[in-house]
Amino acid sequence: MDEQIPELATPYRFEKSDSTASVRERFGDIETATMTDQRVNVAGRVMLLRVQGKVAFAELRDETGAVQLFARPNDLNSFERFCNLSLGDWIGVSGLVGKTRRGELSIFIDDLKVLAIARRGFGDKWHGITDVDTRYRQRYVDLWTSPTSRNILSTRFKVTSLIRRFLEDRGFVEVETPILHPLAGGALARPFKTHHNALDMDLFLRIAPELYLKRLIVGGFEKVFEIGRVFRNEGISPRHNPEFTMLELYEAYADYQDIMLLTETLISDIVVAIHGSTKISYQGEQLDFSVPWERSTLEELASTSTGLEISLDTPMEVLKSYADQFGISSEPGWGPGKLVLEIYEKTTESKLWNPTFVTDFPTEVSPLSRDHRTKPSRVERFEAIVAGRELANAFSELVDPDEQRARFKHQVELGRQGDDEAMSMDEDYLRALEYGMPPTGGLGIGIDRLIMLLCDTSQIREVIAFPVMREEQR
RNA sequence: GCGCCUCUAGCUCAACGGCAGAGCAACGGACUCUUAAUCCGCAGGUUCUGGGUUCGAAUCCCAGGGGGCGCACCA
Repeated sequence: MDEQIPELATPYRFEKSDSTASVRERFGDIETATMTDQRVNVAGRVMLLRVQGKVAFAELRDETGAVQLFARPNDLNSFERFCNLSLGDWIGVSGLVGKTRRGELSIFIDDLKVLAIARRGFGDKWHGITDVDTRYRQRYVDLWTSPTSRNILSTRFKVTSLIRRFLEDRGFVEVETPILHPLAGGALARPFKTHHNALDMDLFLRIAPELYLKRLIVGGFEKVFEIGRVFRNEGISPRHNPEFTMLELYEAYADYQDIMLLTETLISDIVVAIHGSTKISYQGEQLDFSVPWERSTLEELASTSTGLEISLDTPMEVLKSYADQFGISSEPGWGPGKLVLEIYEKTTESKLWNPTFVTDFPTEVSPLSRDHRTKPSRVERFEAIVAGRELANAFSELVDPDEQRARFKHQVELGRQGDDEAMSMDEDYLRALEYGMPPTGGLGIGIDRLIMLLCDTSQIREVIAFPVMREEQR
């Protein structure tokens, strides 16, 4: 079936019996300088080749690892071809497993099929490619030449799978909501704009799935989540890619305290699944994800950190003078809530190392969160801060359409004053709330940031297979 | 968007005002148990681009482009 008659033709399929890892697992223990009678078929890329006259060695690498191939002209008719392989060629081989005199587990091959040739070289076999630009543009090479790149991405893909399993085990349903939005709502950010020709209508790439997920709650789905790409038209930096992945989930009948429990359990479970412990090292320091995480209000944390009394009840003039003191240039529309938030972000957030729930944000800066049940001017909202950065944002959802309308109005006013990240009035969302939304807790987690923590990298582009790059100059 | 750094062979890097080089890869050859195999040979360049200074520029200066880092914005 898969005979190779024409010289340049390569087969359409190859029947693998083993991965390199399963060869290692099955035969790793055999004695040095012995042969088994066990035949294996493996496939992958030739990453090293050592031809030594009448005997040749190659390192065959696949998704799971690598194994040595051993070839001799007596055993292998196409020995000549084997010796002429290029680094990077894809081959499928068959042979008996044994160990060489030096104790290296090897496949003593008697059949070779060239599955694909590498017309381009793989770079320095020791250094691989280190040019960062080339690495990201040509990930397909980078994944073969830098093991950490492969590990990071494979961790990433594993984590999203773990999240799905965790949430599905708890009765959450994975849903999909629109990416093309007539209004870019659900977060404070500048959107990408696009256009639908047939409808002659401007659309925005979503900056958050939030408002549609909550419409699903109104529609009767009680526990929903979406892991999806969101798009924000902002600068690119080591921590920002214009498209990134968010997990958002909404649970009817839950409040932000319930969501806090869910969040710390979810994250610490993932940390344990990946690292085998709740304690991991990040950028040279230890992070401890063991539950329960610290819980403190934003005002308490800001006050402790600055040694000043920072609260919504602090007189405006005093807050403004503190802001000045910390180099924050306050703007006309800012009330006490915005000032307190800015002071907290400037002075406190980056100092919070171990996972901390920062709670009870000012209503003024939380247009979609429900008023705190006992504290006026505050909402039932928390952010989870890890290693000085926001990992999660969550709240008891605002379900009152009148209050939501008032919050949107305030946003529209901010927009009029020049805040180009302010939200718009979303009449359809308000209509949904008017039909009645049950008490609901919601959560958003930046998946890329989570992977950065798990993989001990400070570069968001390391955790994205194909980060946004400027157009390549040719 | 602003500041600083950087760009040399396919890859990793030298040369830092005086003839552009090495290792790996490629190509030709030797080699029957290697481990980044080794050895011999051969080839490889608009030194990111364009100006300028200089007897002479990869090197110094200016402008542009790519990339990195920091700041700002944000998740």
